[in-house]
Amino acid sequence: MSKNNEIRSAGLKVTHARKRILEVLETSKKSHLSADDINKILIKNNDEVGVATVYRVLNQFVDAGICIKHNFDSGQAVFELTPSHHHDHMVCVKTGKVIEFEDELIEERQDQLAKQNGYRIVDHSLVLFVEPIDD
Amino acid sequence: MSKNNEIRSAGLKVTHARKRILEVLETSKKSHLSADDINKILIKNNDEVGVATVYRVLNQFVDAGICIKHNFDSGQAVFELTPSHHHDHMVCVKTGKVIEFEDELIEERQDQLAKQNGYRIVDHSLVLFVEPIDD
DNA sequence: CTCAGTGCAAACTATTTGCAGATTT
DNA sequence: AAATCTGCAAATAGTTTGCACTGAG
Repeated sequence: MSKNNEIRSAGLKVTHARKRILEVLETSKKSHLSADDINKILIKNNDEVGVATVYRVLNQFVDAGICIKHNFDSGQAVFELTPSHHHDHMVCVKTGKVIEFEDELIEERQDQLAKQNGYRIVDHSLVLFVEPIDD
Repeated sequence: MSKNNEIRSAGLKVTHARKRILEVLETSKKSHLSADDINKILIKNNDEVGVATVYRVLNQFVDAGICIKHNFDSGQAVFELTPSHHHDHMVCVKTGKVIEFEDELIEERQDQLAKQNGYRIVDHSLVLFVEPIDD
């Protein structure tokens, strides 16, 4: 099964903890989960693996490129499976909802701006904090 | 002097700690300082006020709109005096240098994208992680 | 004089790490 | 069996808070 291969090809052993964490990332309705979210889901599933392991595995997944880590606000980091194409985020300050979007125009402009300053973009983070128009 | 007024008009008493912290923010060559950076500078100036106070005052300054807080990476938050006009940041991953920039085109595009999703932008954060072109 | 502000130490939150025992290959 | 992995608890890092004392208005 491809889940196991994804883990194996990262040079990691295919363990219970890793399979379950990857499973949660793949099947959760929310695409952006904190280590604690994941831990709670595992507990609910009677598959608890301990917070330390959740953090360790998530970091290994990040290193392996299986998922990426965001720091939207000051609180806890959230993780999502590495998306097939790059996108940015809009976070609703009322509901906490996360909306993904991509915009070629903004991407290009960023490259230009970096180049104008003598730099190349390694990574970037764009988060719009928004609220519903009706209030 | 205007520094005292800035503090006073935020409804805060003009204390030694607040004057010194504001002074550091105004005079430091680096425009983005962490609570710890500020604490260290105060110690060097023989004006130590204690970390707790630094954090408390910085948060009060943020609430008062005197400064703003950024979470560039996972580590510590950094503070800068509220800029007269909005700008974004480019952080060099090699040197840690922070470059400010603004781009009307990107700003407009963000508004459009939020509106398309039924939202209004409350705030946003755009950080480009960059490296020098020569390597 | 009164109430806000301060400093210290203890508390907290998010995350990491050491280690002995359990698992994967 | 060898090497990696896990779970626990203890350690860290950054930041916040309770409290008795100090200082600004």
